[in-house]
Formats: sequence, C-alpha cells, structure tokens
Amino acid sequence: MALTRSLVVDAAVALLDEYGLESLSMRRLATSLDVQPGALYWHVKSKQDLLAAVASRIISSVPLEASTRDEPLAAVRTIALSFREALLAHRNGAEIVTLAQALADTPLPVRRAMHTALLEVLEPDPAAWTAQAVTHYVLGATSEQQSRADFTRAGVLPAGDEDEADLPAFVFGLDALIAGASRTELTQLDG
Amino acid sequence: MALTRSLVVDAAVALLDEYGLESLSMRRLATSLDVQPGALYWHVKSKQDLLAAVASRIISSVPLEASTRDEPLAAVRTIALSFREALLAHRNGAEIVTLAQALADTPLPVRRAMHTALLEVLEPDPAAWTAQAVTHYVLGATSEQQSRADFTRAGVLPAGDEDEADLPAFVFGLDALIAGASRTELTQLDG
DNA sequence: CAAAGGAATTGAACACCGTTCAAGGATACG
DNA sequence: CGTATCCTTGAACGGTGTTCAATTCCTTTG
Repeated sequence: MALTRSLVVDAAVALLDEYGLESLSMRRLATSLDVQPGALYWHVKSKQDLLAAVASRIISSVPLEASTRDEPLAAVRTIALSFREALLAHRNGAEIVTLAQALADTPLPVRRAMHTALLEVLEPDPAAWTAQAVTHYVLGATSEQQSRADFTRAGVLPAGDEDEADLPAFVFGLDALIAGASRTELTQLDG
Repeated sequence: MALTRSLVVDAAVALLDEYGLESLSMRRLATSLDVQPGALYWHVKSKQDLLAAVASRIISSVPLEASTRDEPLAAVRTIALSFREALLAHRNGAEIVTLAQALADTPLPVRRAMHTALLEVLEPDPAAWTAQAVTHYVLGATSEQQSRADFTRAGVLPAGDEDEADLPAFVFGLDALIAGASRTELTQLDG
C-alpha cells in the first residue's frame, strides 16, 4: 500500500493513543507501518513537522464557524469547551498541541477565532489578550488533567473518578476569565 | 572539589541559562563538571529528578509568606507576579517548572500559598479552582513568552521589544481571572 | 600509622534516539 | 524497450539516558 503523509499521521495518532507521546518515536512509527525509518522522511520533514501535523489533526475537529452567530462571549466559551474536548480525545493531546504551538510561528486557529469574536465586544488589546489568556488556560488545565491520567495509567496515582470530574473546575476558571475580561459589559448587564 | 547534589544543580542551571533546555544533557553536564556521566547518578536519581531539583531551585525565590498580611486577592496577585518573575529569570524556566509540576505528585508551593490565601474569601471549591487556574495561566503565558524569546535568539523571529513588553497582557489576564473568580455571581455566563 | 570500609568516581557498555544519503527498486510515460 | 520520476532501503553518524563492575578516594576506626 502506498505510504502517504496522511497515512503517516494516521499511524502516529494511533500509536499516540495506544502508547503515549513518550513512546512515539520515528523508529516505532516506521515499524508500525512496516517500513524503514528513512522512508518516513520522504513524507515528513522532521519529527517536529510530524508532531505539528498530529497537533493540527487533533484540533481539526473544533468547530469555529458554528458559533459565529452566537453572542461573542458565549461563542468564546463554546469554542474553549470544544477545544478542551478535542484535546481530551487523544492521549497527551494538550501536551502535543502546546508543543506544536510553541514551535509554530502562527497562532492556533482556535485562538484566532476567539480573538475575532472578542473584537466585537472588546477593544483590540483586551480582545487579543483575552484570546491569549483563554488559550493558555485551556492548554494548561487540560495538560494537567492528562498528565494525571498518565500517572493513573502507570499506577502511580490511584484510579480516580471518571473523565469529566475536572469539568467543574475547568468551567469555573473559564467563566471567571471570560467574565473578568469583559467585566465592563457584564456590569452593564447586571445593573 | 567534592561533587554535591547542590553543585550538580548549580551547574545545570548555569548550563541552562547559557545554552537552553534542549542542550542540557547529562553528558554535557558531566563535561562541564569535569566528571564522567555516571558520576552524576550518585547525586541524582535520574534526569527527571535533576530537572525537578532545577525547577525547585527556580521557584525558590518566590516569597510566599510576605503577602500573608495583605488582602487575599492582592496577595494572590503579588504571588503570581513574583512567580512569573522567577520563571523569567532563567531560560526555559516556565517549561521546566511545567514539566516538573506535571511529573510531581504534589502541587507547587506557589499554588498552595494562593489556595490558602483564597480560602479566606472563597468557598473551598472555588478557592482550589482559582489557585489552579492562576497557576496554569502563569505557566502558560510565561512559557509562550520564553519560547518566543528562544525563537528570537535563534533568529527565526525578528528581535522584538524588551523583556517586559508582555507584562500588560499578562496583568490583564491575571486581573481578569482574579476578578472573575472572586465574583461568582458574574460567572454564570450561559443562559 | 595502618587497616578497614563506606562514599564517590570511572570506564565501558547497552539500548535506544533523530536524521542523512547513496544505492536500488518500482512505476508510469514516451 | 528506455528513461525519468517517485519512493524505499540499508547502513551509517552522532548523539541520548542509564547501569554497573571495578576502582579510587577519604574517613573512621583499631
């Protein structure tokens, strides 16, 4: 079967979900595709390139346009929740996206979408800062949840509650951030 | 001169500041100490252990008790700002502390201090969640700033403004988070 | 002072890793 | 058939973290 960049990414995601990021090496990936390691480099420039493609795949399921008709703050909230969901759908998802984002020269689509929405209710600087803050918050909170999940898998931590036990804490921080960033508007709504 | 765990950490921090985290290998560290790689393992259990010690050293300068007499929300703000300052004082500081925190089974002292302060003005759950959210926010925002600094150093990004150009954005997000969390009646966004 | 014994270090190896590249095979086109 | 392009192999290069028997160093004793 003809090897393809898309197939390489597929196999990488599969390996990731089964064995985790720390076991995702180019050699193991090659083995899982019944191919020599060098062959991968025809379809992928480097391991960083591969991880960027994996990250892009992971967040590709976040709907960015659907919330356009919503009220901007609600749209940001919806995007952030979908973002988290997409990260949780794959082992070490948050870590990979954080890594890829750090090495990329362009902001995440998720962040740009939130930025755009926020420009309708905030001045340019606060809009940009809020989008940035929410992005950091989602990645940080989800990273910790997943690294704790890794520990649990390894038996270092006792098997805890189900997957969505962290949702209340996440929603609390998210709403605090959004409400705080737009406190002028919300105060108007209150009074 | 007798090698010591503390000396090993000293040398690691020095190597880190000069060449960055990705160049910090056990072999280079050994070379910088005029010692064979194996010798390090007498003083350090593993590289993870070493990085945890480095992380602990990096955040050791954050004053946690000084703000105890302040108003709790102001204390959290002060701690977060000092936390960021400590991370910025060393190259890849935020990345290292993030890594160490993810692998540790105990929360960061910084987070515990904020939690304690918040218990005076918030219910237990919101207090814990806010401390967690602020910690994630500081680490995420500072990580991005430092990874951008790494790019600039490498010439990938144009040499930008000075070190504190990111302070306004950081303070905005921090204050938004604290203000939003401390006004729980404002946090019910959806409706 | 000498011997003993624990503390610390060496030197070599093991099993990996990402990446490169000449050489060869496969495949499609003229 | 020949040729040119795409793709893969096989092998190597220079690294990495880590382990461990053997050896040295240093201190505490007899």
